[in-house]
Amino acid sequence: MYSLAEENYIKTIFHLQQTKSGAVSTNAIADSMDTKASSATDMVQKLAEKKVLSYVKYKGAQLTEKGKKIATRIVRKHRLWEVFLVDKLGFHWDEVHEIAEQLEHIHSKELIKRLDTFLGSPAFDPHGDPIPDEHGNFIKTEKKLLSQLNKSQSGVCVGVKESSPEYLQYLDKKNISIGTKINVLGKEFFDGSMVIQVGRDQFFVSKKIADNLYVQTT
Amino acid sequence: MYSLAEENYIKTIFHLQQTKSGAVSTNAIADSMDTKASSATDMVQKLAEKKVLSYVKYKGAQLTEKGKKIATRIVRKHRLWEVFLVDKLGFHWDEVHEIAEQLEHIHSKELIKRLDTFLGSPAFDPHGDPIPDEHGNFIKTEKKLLSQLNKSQSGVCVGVKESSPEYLQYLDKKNISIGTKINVLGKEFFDGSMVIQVGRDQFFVSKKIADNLYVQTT
DNA sequence: TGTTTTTTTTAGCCTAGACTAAAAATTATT
DNA sequence: AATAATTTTTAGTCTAGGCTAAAAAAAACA
Repeated sequence: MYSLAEENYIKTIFHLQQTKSGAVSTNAIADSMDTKASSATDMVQKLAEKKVLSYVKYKGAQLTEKGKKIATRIVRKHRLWEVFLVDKLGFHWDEVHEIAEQLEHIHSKELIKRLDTFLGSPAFDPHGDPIPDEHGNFIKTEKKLLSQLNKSQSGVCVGVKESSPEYLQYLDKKNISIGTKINVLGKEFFDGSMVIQVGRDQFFVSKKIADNLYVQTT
Repeated sequence: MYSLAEENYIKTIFHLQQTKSGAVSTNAIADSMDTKASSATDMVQKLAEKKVLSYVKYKGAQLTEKGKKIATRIVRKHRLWEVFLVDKLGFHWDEVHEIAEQLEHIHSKELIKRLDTFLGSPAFDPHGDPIPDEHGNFIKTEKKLLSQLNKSQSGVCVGVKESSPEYLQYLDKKNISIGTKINVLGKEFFDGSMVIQVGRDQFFVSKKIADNLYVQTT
């Protein structure tokens, strides 16, 4: 059994090594956990002893298979709880992250099994992220960032990269959610901004907006 | 916001002062929490500073109004989650206590509000214990212990005092659950044992069994 | 009432995790 | 290649919550 702190480190390292390849630095860990590098070093050393990750001084950490398994189990719980909060309790997709951060640490294999069944074994969470199955297998989706599309291409929103309330609320205001079709009407190469069409509305989006929305092109 | 340890102490003290009147001793707290009296003393002193309880050296602790409010909020959460686990996830009533012990510490007012609505604002948990409303008000039921009944009296099972899996499984085997009618056919005054009727079955129960079952007499 | 037993508290120590400041290693820059 | 800048680790502290053993108070008993 792993402590709350340990689980949070494992999860963070897992997410960091999804985006960047190679070992993740103690500084990167500390940054994304709002703590100090020295604390991250301590914990990484402890987790290395427990064979959850491999660690080379000054070179960073990398989860072992064991570590990845632990991480995906936490991710699975997090995302299943998010589905519960949205589908069953009627929360909005921008409200569920913090609560799921707490719920993901509840320890009970049976609970998750039953929750999964209760929810109809969903494959994606409310933000479009895939939910690992009980063996830790993800469905990998072919998704691009909206910013990677060009003029007169189109795609369907399948998820968000950034899931801060501010960003999700912006998307809501523009009536963009999972499944929404988006047409790129124009793209400015100077700053990466775009003019897009959503339903009957046409509007301008900055590169920052377009950089955080995943779309599936057909 | 209170830590996990603090919440557990508050809850325990609350339950202890439900049964015994007056201040609860640090030893009693330590016993029912599987810890040492010295640890209980430390925590009680800390909670006294936070005005959660009043504490007189060598005399024991008593929750303040503030403390009781915190406690009933935790009890409310515990019992609502138990209803969720049984009614929605199909757990058996003897399996839910440990999981609810974890879930009761999730912090989110909105979550509990929505969970309550989702469950249809239940008044009792699966063990027959009343669920406090959002203001901390309990429905008080007129319940007796089965052991307090006499020969040829009868009652309806409304809850259990002890909720260990062993005890609950015993009740299951005998087909006793919330709502089951029980007739006392005989009572032995020497050892408090009884012969009772449940449905078409008649059998012997020890005092220990009868001491842990709440019944409502009509 | 004085003495013994039991209960409760205090004092001092331990571990997990966090922090600061200093030291060491690595990377970047002339 | 030598030095400067940055990153990372180490050493030493701190707090929350535990613990043990000893001291102190309360309760029980003679």
